[in-house]
Parts: sequence; structure tokens; C-alpha cells
Amino acid sequence: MQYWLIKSEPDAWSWDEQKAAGAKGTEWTGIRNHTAKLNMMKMKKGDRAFFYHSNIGKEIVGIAEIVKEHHPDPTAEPGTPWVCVDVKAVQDLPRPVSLAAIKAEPKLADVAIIKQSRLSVPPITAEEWKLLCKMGGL
DNA sequence: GCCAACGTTGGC
DNA sequence: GCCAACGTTGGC
Repeated sequence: MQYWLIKSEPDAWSWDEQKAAGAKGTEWTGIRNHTAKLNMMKMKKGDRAFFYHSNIGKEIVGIAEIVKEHHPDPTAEPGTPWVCVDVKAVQDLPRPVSLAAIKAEPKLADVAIIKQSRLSVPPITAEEWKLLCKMGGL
């Protein structure tokens, strides 16, 4: 089991929309960054991911699960290498974890989301996952 | 193959 | 709205 964080601008695709999509999930499309693509290709069915709202909110709002491993991104131009995975909403975080709270926690100083703020699909370690869940009220 | 210019992302 | 980080592009 591996852990990830997936970023979305709520204007484009919000946690509420993800939840409304239900248990069969939706394709996580539109990733156009090779590092993020490589991370998605490592995702396995059943892996968990934090759902993070960038720009608006700037907080982790929920937990999602990978329901289908990587396959070609239908929104990409033919002949390009981009892939997507399918994700579904699992549960809300009782207390959303803000970026400020992550930055204020010394144990999370090295978390990929801070070090590489522009990476849209960073990995999360098991320890970081546990701590972030705790901070989120789980 | 290097590097400057430029575009995009995301926090503030 | 601005700026820093960083990926990509294009000239040499």
C-alpha cells in the first residue's frame, strides 16, 4: 500500500464533485507533468491519496482511493504519453488540514508537497500519512 | 548539449 | 496581482 496526494483546484474539480461521482470514481485526467505521470504509473489499485484543494482553500479535505490503475489519458492528444488513473472519494477529513498547519508541523518539513509545491501528484510516506490523518481528526 | 527566454503553477 | 519555482522551448 502506498500513499499519495492529489491536487485539484476546486474551480476545476472539487472534493464535493468527487464525492458526488460516487463509488465507481472518475478519471483523474489532465496531468501534463512527467514526474506526476511517473507517480501515477506507480499507483496500485487500493492505494490511498489525500485530496488537496490548491489555490482556493489550500487544505487537505478528504481521502480518496485508486480504483483503476494507469491507462492513457483520454483528454490527451493522440501520440502523447500522458496517463490517468481512476479515483473515488472514500471519506471526508473531519478537520481539513491546511497548508499552514502542515508547514507549522516540524515533522512534516520534508513532505513532498512543501518541497515541491508545483508537483501535482506527490508521494506521501506512511508516517506522514498517519500524522496527517491524526491532524485531520481521524 | 548548454543556457536564456518564456509559460505555467501555486502561494502569498 | 505579484512573484518564486520550475518545466519547456528554441537559438546557438
